[in-house]
Amino acid sequence: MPELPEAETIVRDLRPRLLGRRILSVAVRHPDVLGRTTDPERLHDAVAGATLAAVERRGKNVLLRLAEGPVLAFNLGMTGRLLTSDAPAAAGMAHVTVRFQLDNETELLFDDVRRFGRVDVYTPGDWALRTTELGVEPLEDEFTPERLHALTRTSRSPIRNWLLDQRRVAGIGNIYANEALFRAGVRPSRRANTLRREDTRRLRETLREVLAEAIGARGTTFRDYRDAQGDPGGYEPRLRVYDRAGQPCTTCGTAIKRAVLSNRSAFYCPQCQR
DNA sequence: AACGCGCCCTGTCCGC
DNA sequence: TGCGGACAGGGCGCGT
Repeated sequence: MPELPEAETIVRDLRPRLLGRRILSVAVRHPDVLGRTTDPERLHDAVAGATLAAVERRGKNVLLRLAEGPVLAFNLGMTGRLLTSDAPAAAGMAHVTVRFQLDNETELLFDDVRRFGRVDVYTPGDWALRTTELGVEPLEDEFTPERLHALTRTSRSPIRNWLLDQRRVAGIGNIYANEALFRAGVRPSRRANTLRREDTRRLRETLREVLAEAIGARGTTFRDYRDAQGDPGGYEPRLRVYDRAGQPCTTCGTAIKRAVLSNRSAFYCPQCQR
């Protein structure tokens, strides 16, 4: 997806457009994007007539809180897009899976070519439960150096894989995991429990730095990501390692390497990252 | 019980 | 030009 910075960008874009609006109805074109606990009828019953009271982010999830209680949670998977129909680009969305009719003649569109994305409806209680399954928010104060270090103690996974596990830290995906590891000087294959206190301290810093910079640039468009206006993000030119195999390291000039960890690409500078 | 793997799905790109 | 294979911001369920 859409990782944390992309979800955050979408949330900020959607908030002024959605707050206070009422959902009139929901049309589901591809039921396979609905979570296992819901179906088109249940979704419609839960949200039709409801007022949008808050637009928030949790990890990589975009949350729409309804005044009547239910929480709509969107996970965009790899190719999911969430935009309003008044965006000029909305007309070009060829894979709309779910559309929400609003009370101002516009629609909220959930478009997803690969349909790895999901939309779930939760009761407040169920959402409270679900959110405890997600890890710490990396940009919040609670993400302290001590916390990250303690979390890494018990895992022998390569740190790149470790960072992708949403139950530990929420919102990191493959792009920003690789970028933060580069800046911290840590190899993606390094076992989590071998990181020294100094390594986790730096990694916490670089994670926050990279995520904040990417939010500032409105996210990374590697291929498919679009914001709520349908526009690409601006962070791609600033990537230092991701998808740069064979190209020179921006720090030392050594060729960036690609490795495969758990069937997913990892990129690193063999000179700068130990 | 933590971890890795295969799979879900469509589109694009690259080499032959 | 056509075709097969590899690969893609994610996450779930399974077996070990």
